[in-house]
Amino acid sequence: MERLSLRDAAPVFSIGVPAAAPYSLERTLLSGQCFRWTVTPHGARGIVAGAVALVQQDRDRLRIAWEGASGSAAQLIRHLGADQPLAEIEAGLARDHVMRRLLPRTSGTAIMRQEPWECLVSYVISAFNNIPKIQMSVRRLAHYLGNRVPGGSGRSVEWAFPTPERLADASWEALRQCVLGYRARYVRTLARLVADRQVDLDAIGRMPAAAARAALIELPGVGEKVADCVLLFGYGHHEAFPVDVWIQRAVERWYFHGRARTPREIRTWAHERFGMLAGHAQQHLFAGARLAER
DNA sequence: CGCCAGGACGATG
DNA sequence: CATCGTCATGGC
Repeated sequence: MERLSLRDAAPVFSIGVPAAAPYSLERTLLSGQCFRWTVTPHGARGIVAGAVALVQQDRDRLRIAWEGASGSAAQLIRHLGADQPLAEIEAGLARDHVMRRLLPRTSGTAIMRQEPWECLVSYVISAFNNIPKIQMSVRRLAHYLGNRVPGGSGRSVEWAFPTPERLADASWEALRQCVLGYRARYVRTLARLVADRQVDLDAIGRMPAAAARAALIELPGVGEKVADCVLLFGYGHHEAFPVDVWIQRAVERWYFHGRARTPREIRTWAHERFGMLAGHAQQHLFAGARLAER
C-alpha cells in the first residue's frame, strides 16, 4: 500500500526554469521531430538521459518533475530546445513572406537536441514509413529491448532507448515484434557498427557539419534526408535542411509557383535563403504543410 | 480491402 | 548524374 501511494503521488514540480518567449513546449514536441514524448493535459512526459521527465509550461516558465532518478534541468532544457533565442530567430525568419504567413500558427517551435543514437535509429526507421507507425516502432524498441528506467510509474514511457550493444544482439524475432519491416537489417547492422566501435557517434558530433553529414551518409539506411535530420535534431547543426516529401511539396508550391524541384536543388536553395536559420525554417514549413492538409 | 507512408538502395540509361 | 522499381508492414 505504501509503495502504491508513493507511485501514485502527485509529481513534485520544480519552481520552474525560464523558457524565453515565444518558446512553446507543446508545439516543439508535436512538431514531428521526436517520436517518444507524450503530451497530455497534465504536461509532457519523456525520457532524457535515462530518467523520466515530466514537464509543464506556464507562460514563460517550464516546471520540471523527475520520476525516480532525477536528471539535470540544464540537460532537459537543452534537450527541449528551450535554450534557443527563438525571438531573435523568428524575427530573422519573418523577413521571408512565407514565414510571416506561417509563424502565427507555428511560432514557438524549437529544435530539439535529441540523443544521437536514438535520433539516428528513429530516422532510419522513418524512411518510407508513416508517423504513427514510426512512433510505434520506436516505442516498441524501448519496451522490448531497452532497460527499464528506475522509478517509472507504470505509464506509457518507462524504458530507455536500447543501447547499441543491446540492439546488436537482438534476435530477429524481437526486432520483428517492433515492426521495422525491411529496415530491421539496417538497424541491426547500424547497432553492430556502433557497438563494435567501427562508428563513433560522439566523434561524428565533434565534426564540422559537412564532414559529419558525409560520415552519416556512409551508414546503412542513411541517405541525405535522414543524415540531415540527425544533423539537425541530434547534433544541433541548425543550418541542416532535411527535404522530405512534405517539404518538397511546400517549397515547390509556396516558393516556385508549383514548379518541380529536386530535393538537392531545394536543399541548396534553402541554405542560400535561410543560412543558419534553415533548420528552423524547415520546422515551420513542415508544420505549415501538415496544417494545410487538414 | 486497396492505398499509402518524414526514403534508401541497387540497377539502368 | 538523373531516373526507376522495389521494399515490410500497419495505419487510414
